[in-house]
Amino acid sequence: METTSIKPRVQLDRNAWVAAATDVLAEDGIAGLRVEVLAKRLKVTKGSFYWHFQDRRDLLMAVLQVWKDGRIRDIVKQTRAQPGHELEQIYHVIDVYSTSRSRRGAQIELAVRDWARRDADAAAIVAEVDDIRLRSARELFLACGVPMEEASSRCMLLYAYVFGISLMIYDKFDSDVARLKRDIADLIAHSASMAPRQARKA
Amino acid sequence: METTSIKPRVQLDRNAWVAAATDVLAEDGIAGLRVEVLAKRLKVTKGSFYWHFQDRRDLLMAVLQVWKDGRIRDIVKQTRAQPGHELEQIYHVIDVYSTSRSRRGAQIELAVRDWARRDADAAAIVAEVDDIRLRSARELFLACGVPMEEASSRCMLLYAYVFGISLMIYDKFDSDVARLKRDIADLIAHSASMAPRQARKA
DNA sequence: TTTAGTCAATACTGCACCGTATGGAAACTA
DNA sequence: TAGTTTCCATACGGTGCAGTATTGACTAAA
Repeated sequence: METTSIKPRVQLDRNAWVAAATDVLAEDGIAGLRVEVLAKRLKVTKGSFYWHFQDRRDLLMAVLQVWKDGRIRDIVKQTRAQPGHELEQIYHVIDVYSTSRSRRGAQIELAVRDWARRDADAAAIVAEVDDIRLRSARELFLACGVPMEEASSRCMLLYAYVFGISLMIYDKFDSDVARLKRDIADLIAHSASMAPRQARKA
Repeated sequence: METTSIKPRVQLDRNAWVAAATDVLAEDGIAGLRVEVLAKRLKVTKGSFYWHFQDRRDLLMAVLQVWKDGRIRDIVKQTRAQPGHELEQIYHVIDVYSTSRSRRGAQIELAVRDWARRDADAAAIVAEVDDIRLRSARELFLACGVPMEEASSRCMLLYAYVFGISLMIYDKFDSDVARLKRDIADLIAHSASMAPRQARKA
């Protein structure tokens, strides 16, 4: 087995570019996502890029699409609960999306949302994802016996919180962040309208 | 009084540049804040800019400083309550910062926070502002009779919510956004530990 | 072995932007 | 009114990046 210096001839495809682009998006935001930068990272020149993509926007739309598909898959995975365990699942969702768990995921989320503030296509994708997310989470609350309007409020609060918390810098504020987050999860998830058998998570 | 075409010779100063820069920041984010773009907007050339500022970073730091001062002034204004009216004030804070009220303010807030994700100086400013904000809001909860730890949780939830909600696109989710936001404010502000005389806002 | 198809390198044009150098006009000052 | 200061215009060199055109290398099929 020859070790080094033999060119493996690893052909790049669209997916490889999109994956690398998502990395750059997470780190530097949409403004830092330039094709020459990307090419350098993949150790090719942009001659390759323009073989796979029409132009920069073509890549960006592909990134959006892949992000959207991934998010939707993740939503159905995270909000599918065993009957009777919906409240646990709500706590799980809060925990999973609550930043530190998946720093990279949160970074991408923020980058896409910042992008969506100035780009109609990105905004449309975010709107889709938000709608699916909110409805899925609401189903969990409804399954817990929470009435419709309260379920809407709580799941909106849930997602606004998880996104918002990843925007804040609160190191100096409270020493026991773990307790803080636990208590906040209770505020979001724990409803007075809830069926009594479904008390707080252990 | 001669009307047009007499050059008023309006001298620009640092403040004028910083103000215009803040506008651009709100609209296009930190990446769009270029000195030549700014100069065009002010109808001068960058020869002027480099008279008032060392370089681009000099401007950016000035923008940060002005933003920070403004935020701190706003915080003391919004969280100073008449004794006995602290709960009202909490609702007021939620309402004021809850996006649609001040679109421009929210845009700047998001732009600065996105900036802070990749710039240590911006992050330090945001950390300062967050700390002051959280402590001020906590004082309000404490004055309502909410115990310390719960007050911490609730004010953290409050700010995470107001920032997070401005990142979401939820048009399709609920038709009655006003009710939704009212209910969410209740979830954040309305505490079981609260003194009974301070019930929900009318 | 030729041929066609696939992917990347090279070499451009053109634009936007940063920062500098220098000159010039208006507004103070002596 | 001459000199000085303040503020801006012009012109320039340099970089980073989008996109195109062309060529080249490798691979697989005919």
